[in-house]
Amino acid sequence: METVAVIDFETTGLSPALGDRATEIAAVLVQDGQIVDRYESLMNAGVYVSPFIESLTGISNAMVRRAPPAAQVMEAVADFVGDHPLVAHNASFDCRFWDAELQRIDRRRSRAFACSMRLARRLLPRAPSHKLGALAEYADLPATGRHHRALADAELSAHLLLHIEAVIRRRFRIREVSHALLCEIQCAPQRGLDRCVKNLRGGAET
DNA sequence: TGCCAGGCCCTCTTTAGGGCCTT
Repeated sequence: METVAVIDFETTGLSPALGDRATEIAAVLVQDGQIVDRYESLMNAGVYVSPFIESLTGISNAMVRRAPPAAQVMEAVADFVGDHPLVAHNASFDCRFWDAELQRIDRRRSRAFACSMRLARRLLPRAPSHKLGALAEYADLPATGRHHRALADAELSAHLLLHIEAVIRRRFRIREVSHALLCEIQCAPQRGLDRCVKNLRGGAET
């Protein structure tokens, strides 16, 4: 598959529309079945980190105050990601913050997000939960560090993506799993998924 | 004062409601 960028945000809350801001971003590049590069940074958006969020993420107000400005970090991570297609776990969340933080520096997203959670719901329906941590345990993914820190979660999402790609190759007898195919599968109906993927591939098998 | 998201997905649905998932 072409190189993809798996990203993860830590934030002050759930909605940029309500004033929540990013406190940390990580992006890892996945190429030829492995992580080949990493970017990680705390960022200072001048916002208050609540005790709940500090307890959840381990990111304190002092850590954010010492971090580089959010605009500087977003410029750097946007350059790092470049034009690679994007992946995130529950991508609707990260996509909202990605777009909102980019808009603040007058930049725009150029590629679509694929969502490892939506893919897991279709391809790993027997998992007891589709939370990132639960899927890591279910699929026996390698440990990557403290849950709810950006780099650890981005790397874990990358390992989950590689696991999902292996499931797709095995189940649908596909040699190369493109980002475009991931986007098609995540939008396909759960029932009739096999028929849908076969139609996408024109019925050709490797 | 109290409350505040948003998209997906399933079902006891479709003129709706509630759980899941992200921080």
